[in-house]
Amino acid sequence: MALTIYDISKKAGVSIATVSRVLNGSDNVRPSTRKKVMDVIEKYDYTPNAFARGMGLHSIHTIGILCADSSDLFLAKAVYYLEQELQANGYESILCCTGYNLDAKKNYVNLILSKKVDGLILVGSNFIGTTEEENQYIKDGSKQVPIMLLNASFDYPNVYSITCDDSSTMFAATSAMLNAGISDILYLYDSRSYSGRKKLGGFMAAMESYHIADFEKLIYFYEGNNQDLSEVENFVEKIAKSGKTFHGVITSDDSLAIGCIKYAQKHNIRIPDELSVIGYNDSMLTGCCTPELTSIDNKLETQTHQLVQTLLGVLSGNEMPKKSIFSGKLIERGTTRF
Amino acid sequence: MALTIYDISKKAGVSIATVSRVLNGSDNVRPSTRKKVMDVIEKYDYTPNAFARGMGLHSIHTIGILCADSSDLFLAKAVYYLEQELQANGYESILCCTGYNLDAKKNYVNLILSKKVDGLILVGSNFIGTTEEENQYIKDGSKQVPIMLLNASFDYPNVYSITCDDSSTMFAATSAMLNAGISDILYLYDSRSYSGRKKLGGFMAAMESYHIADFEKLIYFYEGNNQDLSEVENFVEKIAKSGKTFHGVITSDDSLAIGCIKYAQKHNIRIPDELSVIGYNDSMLTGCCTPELTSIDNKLETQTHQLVQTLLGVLSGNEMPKKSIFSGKLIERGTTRF
DNA sequence: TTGATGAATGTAAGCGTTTACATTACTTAT
DNA sequence: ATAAGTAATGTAAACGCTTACATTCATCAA
Repeated sequence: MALTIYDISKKAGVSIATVSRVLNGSDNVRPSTRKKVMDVIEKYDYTPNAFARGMGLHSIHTIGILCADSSDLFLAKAVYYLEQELQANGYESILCCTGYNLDAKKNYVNLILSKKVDGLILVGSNFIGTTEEENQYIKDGSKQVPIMLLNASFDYPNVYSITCDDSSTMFAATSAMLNAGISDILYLYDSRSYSGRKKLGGFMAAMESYHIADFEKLIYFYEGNNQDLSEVENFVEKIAKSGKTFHGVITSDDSLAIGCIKYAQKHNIRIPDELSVIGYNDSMLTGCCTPELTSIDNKLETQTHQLVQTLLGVLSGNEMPKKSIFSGKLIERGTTRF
Repeated sequence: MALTIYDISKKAGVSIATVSRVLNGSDNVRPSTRKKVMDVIEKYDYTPNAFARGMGLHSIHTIGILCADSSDLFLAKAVYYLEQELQANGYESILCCTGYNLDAKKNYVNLILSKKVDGLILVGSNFIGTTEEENQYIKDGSKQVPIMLLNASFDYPNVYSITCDDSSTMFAATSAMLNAGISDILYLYDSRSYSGRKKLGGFMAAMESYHIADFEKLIYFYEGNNQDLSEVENFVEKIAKSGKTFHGVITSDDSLAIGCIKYAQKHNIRIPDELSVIGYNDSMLTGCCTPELTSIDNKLETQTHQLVQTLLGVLSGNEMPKKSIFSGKLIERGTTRF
């Protein structure tokens, strides 16, 4: 059996209250006593039981992170930044990978709340604002703890949203391509998420403002695995074979853009002379191909930083902005020439 | 204040023991009673407090996962598989990203053990078997719970290792390249981990068995960020500029291989005619470049599956293999022609 | 009808902390 | 030297569960 606070108190010749005070850094304890206790703690390598601690404290400086798929390049990075930032601020985090199934997600919310976390961060929550079910568990959850949305937005008490202005960034990127004289643009997206909708909206708005006819016919939803680049390539191949022609491609994620580049290279379509490509997320994939991929940096690190700061503010009882919106930026590389 | 088991028992007109039994699926409760209680639980959306639960139970079906950097392509995938597999078996997991700092890691081990996890999984633990400090915290930890090592190996009671035979796989891959008549091979590695040493060992053994002279001069340790492909490219460029020539490259990770390919493309070195490249991990990066990257599949999914099964076996009190070793496989693609 | 038996349910102790409140030990001013 | 005031420490209740053990209830054989 592991040591308890009683064992320590006995060995140190003080009461458990004193040990607890030492443990929690209370200032009302004489330096000599503190040392005496610390020595025993270190000697026996004692660690307080977290459950008992949680019972007493009602909170234990822990934030729950819910993430659909931590193996996705973008989400993995988001999770990593979040964990680092939370740790740096003295918070622990517990991560659950929910997958994309809605029921599973709901269960996870309950599960993680039963751990009495101080807050909940949702990363890559696809259906926010789309389905009533998803909205519902956010509403329910927010009654217990503040909920932080990364890359998503939802208007509700105790729910805070951190986003990039995907819409205008995508508008700008599309406009840049249009300005370069390319108007037959294939738009490929892989997610109907909040940010996915924003991106698509920005694209459409740009196309409309340039009075491009029938551009909707070149908008495609890719439902496959975006980590399987051959599958993406085949998807593009099929589009091309169906008779659609395009001299530009804009995608909601770098992986899709890479798939297009693979398609182009296979058919000796020169990039960017014959085909311009813009990805999204500015991931490490941008550096994988030749020429390197033009992409959109949505300031993930800045976003995660702001998210944690906002959360900490809320937990300290401060009034914090309900929405923080950052500006994305087109990073021009070799797959475009604007 | 959230509802407690008392509230539920009162509303259902039973004792807390009965509510607890319903909650824990005990069979000694009349179906009608069970339903009565369940109805109340659902009506009020009651979730038992996990801390209190943990106190009573002394274990709560949770496994701790320690991972250096969850944004690394390989580690992220490992973590994802592990979480999925654990979930499928009714275990929850808590993940901590430790970074590569040794002190931090040690703290995390304590922290996670204080949560009274049933087991500990170490992913990407670089220094196992190298530094006495790292060994020590594994030894200490293993006294409390079984420790599972993914892609690493350490001989100690209550420590279980799941690995791929990186050494012989690398031996085979190197031999394949040598057989193809390429003997000036650049070996690039980015980690001094257990598996990193194995890989290097396999490479060296193959070079020696083919009596290649001075091959050590083409072995390089890359200390930079392996997610920054330009940095890798520059690293290779420097090697080339220093006068070293090579017609083959073998790396410990796909990202390094991609960096080499970028270097080659920049200098119009034809792949695979003038330069053959083999990566490691068979990640999604293999599909990013043209031609696609030949790589080594180290059966990550199989490994994680075996790891979880072994862990569950141990927790059930069964005798389980202390080491499980799988065979890697060279996946030939366009960057080699053997 | 009664007693024995076993199933269903209840009671209360215990898990390892935190912390309000009570007590004791020290200072300092007189 | 003593009283008042403050700092340090101790005592014990509370946190919300699980579960051993006690009790009650239902069933069935005699």
